Amino acid sequence: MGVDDSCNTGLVLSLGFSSTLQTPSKPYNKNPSFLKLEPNDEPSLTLALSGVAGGVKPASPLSGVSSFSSGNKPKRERELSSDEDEEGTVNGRKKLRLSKEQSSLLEESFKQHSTLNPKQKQALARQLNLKPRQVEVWFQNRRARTKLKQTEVDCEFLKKCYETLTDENRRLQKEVQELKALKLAAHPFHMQAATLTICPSCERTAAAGGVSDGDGNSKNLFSLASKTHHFYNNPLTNPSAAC
DNA sequence: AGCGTCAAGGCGTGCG
DNA sequence: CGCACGCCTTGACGCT
Repeated sequence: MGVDDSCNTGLVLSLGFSSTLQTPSKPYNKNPSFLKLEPNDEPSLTLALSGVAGGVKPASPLSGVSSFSSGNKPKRERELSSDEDEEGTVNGRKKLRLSKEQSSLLEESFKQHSTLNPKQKQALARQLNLKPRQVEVWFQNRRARTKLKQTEVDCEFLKKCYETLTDENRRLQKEVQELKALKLAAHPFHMQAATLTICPSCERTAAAGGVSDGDGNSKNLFSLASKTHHFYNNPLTNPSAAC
């Protein structure tokens, strides 16, 4: 889905990602849709509490499961986000691990809207028994992950475009050579003055240097050249159309 | 030990 | 000016 979508966006190869990768510089309520959730864009519900086999923590699901501070929990489950409070945490930066339930709820919420307004944040924090700041951070990191993923998809897409264009270029070079040979065969004596150029706008072969002054032979040549370039109108082979 | 993941810190920026 | 955000980085942790 991702790649196809990119194709349909009309992303222009030479101009970077502007059409697909909108840089999310606006606040949440301005462009809520820049981050598309890919179907396979799994949140990485890490096995939560590692100390426990299987990572499943019994007891209260959302009530501070992973994080928070009970004395006998593994040290990584201690809370102390940012602030001072907590007892045991020596200044150290904790490592809060969100529980499966917390993660999945956050994920659900993220699917509905990738950004939060203050009220939503508060509500979610209450619901998850987390600090609003933690919810905010989670969303920020989640957006970053999504963007990274999208960047990777776009990168793959551009690689394919590059390969297509490279092939196309090779083909065209070859064709130019053939046309030159053809022209040489038709006008062996004028070859020094004759040069084939390709009009960048119409992509057709034209003569430069005054080879032919309008006689029939040269016209035949040009029509032949034009014929050989019909693929430019073919959406399947036109690189820009493919991209 | 090295690496990947992820929550959180810090900083710059745009906007009302 | 404060707020929310994005981006980059840091540090804790798990895995191999």
